[in-house]
Amino acid sequence: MDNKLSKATEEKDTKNATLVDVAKTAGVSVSTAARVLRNSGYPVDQKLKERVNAAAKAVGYVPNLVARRLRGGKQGVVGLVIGDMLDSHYGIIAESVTKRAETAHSTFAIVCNMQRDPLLEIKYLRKLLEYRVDGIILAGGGFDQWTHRDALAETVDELNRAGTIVASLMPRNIEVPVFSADNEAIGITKANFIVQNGHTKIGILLGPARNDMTKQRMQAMTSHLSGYMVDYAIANIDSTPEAGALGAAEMLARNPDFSALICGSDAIAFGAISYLRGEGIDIPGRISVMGLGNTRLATLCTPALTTVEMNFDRAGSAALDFITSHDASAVSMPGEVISHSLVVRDSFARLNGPAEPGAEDTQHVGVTIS
Amino acid sequence: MDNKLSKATEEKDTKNATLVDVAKTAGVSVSTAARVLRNSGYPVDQKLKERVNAAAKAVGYVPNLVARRLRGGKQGVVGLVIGDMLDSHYGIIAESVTKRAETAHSTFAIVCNMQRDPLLEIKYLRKLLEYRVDGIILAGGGFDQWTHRDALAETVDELNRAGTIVASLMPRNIEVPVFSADNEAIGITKANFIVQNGHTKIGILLGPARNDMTKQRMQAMTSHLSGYMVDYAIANIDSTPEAGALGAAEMLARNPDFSALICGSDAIAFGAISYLRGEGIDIPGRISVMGLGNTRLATLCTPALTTVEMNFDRAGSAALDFITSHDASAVSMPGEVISHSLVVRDSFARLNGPAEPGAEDTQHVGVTIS
DNA sequence: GCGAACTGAGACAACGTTGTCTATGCTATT
DNA sequence: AATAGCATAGACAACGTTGTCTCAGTTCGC
Repeated sequence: MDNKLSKATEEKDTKNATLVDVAKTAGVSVSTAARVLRNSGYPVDQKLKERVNAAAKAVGYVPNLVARRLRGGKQGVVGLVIGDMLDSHYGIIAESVTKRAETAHSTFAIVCNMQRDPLLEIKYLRKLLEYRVDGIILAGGGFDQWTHRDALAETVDELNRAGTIVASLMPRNIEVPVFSADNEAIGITKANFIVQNGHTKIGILLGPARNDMTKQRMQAMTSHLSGYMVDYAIANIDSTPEAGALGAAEMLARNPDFSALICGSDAIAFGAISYLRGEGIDIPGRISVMGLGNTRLATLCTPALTTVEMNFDRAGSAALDFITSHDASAVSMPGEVISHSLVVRDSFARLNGPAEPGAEDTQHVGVTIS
Repeated sequence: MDNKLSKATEEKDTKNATLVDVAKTAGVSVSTAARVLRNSGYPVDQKLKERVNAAAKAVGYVPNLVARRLRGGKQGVVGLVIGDMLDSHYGIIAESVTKRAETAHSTFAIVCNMQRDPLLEIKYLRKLLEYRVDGIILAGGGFDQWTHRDALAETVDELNRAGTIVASLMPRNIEVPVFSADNEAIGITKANFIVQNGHTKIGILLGPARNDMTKQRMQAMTSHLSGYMVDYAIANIDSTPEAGALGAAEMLARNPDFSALICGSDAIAFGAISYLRGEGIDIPGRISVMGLGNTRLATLCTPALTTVEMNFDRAGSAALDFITSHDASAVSMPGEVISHSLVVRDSFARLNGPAEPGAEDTQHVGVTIS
């Protein structure tokens, strides 16, 4: 008895007040307190309402979302798992999705950084499952490893069985709705732009070959280019500015006469431009450079990068729509293709053509494709 | 009755199996099933153990951790609220803390992006409170507004009362343990470095004046500089590369003869260097530039930025230590001063001095101060 | 051979919230 | 004036899990 009492008072100090405390303080039943505080349509006497509100404030009541969740219902929280927080590619995804979630879906997005580790991605997913968030947006594509594919598939399956909606912003090797740009179309967009600007000898610096998206873009681009008289050399490197610089150096050493460098990410392009300018090479006068992603780096770069906007805000919004609109018993849905667009800036020039009069200086003049 | 039954079967389809289902299938009590599946030290007959495990697999049992959480205990999850996901200053904090949390504290950090909005910061804090995370690390300093200070203080108070430990990586206007570098010491470090390198005419581009940390650094630096014969001009601008470029332009127009530009962030420094180099100005030959934060931008910059490392990984680690070690009944604790260091790279030169033979090319040669 | 100690399984309450059911007091209608 | 109907508050079960309590069956020691 004594034990129980002391425990009770002890808890009063640390744990926060519950509905029971509020009800007791206000002198009403728990149900009434709940009805007032939940603000449901249920009619409650104005006087009691005030008493309950006052009591809630007095005892410092904070609703326990976990308990609420136990009974079911949406909580207005989605989890977002991104590949690498410092990679601007994922950074812009995190920024787009968190902003969209809050402004357009009155939802809170919590971001998990899987740190390029597929195993950690799964661990985070399990934690999110534990917390019973409404839904999860996967944005960790690019670091898939076959050793963890089954574990990931199983985890996503568990999530679905538990009623957590999962969507992905990138194609993965698992069954999940994908809201992503069409990577093959992007490859073709890039190829067309190269050809239209008269480049016939190009270097291609792509991200790691293990990345499915990279593969899709590359295959589409090269097969499209092969229809024209275009020579190209391809290298797969890490998607970082540092690797981009090294890659550009090697590319230059082996193929000294290419006039355009097509990069698999803005990060690679940034590093490449840094290196090339350091070597005194005029960009885009001597070599035109193109990135991918329209990240922060694209405008930080000098000259500003011509790149591809992948509209992650739209993709994120579509994924959020999917998550909030579908119930646990959602029919499996293939996802949605998000349109992309070419953002033309100063790093890419028409080969041997006359300088365009009044070249676009605007930063977001984009040609929407598909 | 009919209703209830149909509801039950309906739920069977979507919701996942519970312990009750497992127990029923295995023909044991719920307690026994729980004991087997929880793997607690409690002795259970081997035969029953196998039966329960088989049943769990058969019905596809996934533990509902929300229910588990309802009973209390630490969950191994901390929330991190950062100011702006796209600002490299906060990006490096998010990266440092999430990595530290996982590797050194076996804890998961979930990141919330307050999007420069103090009101949103509070909303996120409330969501984290409702989710009952173990602790929260505030890293949204820099966007404080007096209109929301009381609301923030009240929210933090509620958090504490609910047993959620709160720590901050930046000084705020509220009562909370702070794990941060000593901003006055940083100001002095910068001032000393300027003087030691013989610069006597400098420009200073700082972030917004509303930021307390900025103010502290500025006051310490200028009061220290005033002990020497140093002329300086100060401007407060946004902490972005774009503002840095504009700021540098204006600074150059008004004080054409300064030899060093001290910036309040790497972002400002990056933008300033971009602009100055675009104007054909040699960095650091004509103007030396210094940043703050040692973010990704510092090494992306050409030339690489001399900057101040603020050791957010150590600060984050200390904050995580604080959160995990203290219980809800934690004594209020002042926090901890995290040491900073100067990272010398190529963007800052000795004025009128001979070119140092074999200037440091290494990226992380730092002089630890304090 | 009988009681004590022990082993292992089931019953049950509790976590905090919410929806449903019931009970009560009041108004309105015939 | 009496009852039907309505408005509103309280009681209670349920969500799924876990710790504690109880109890039955067994073994061991004296």
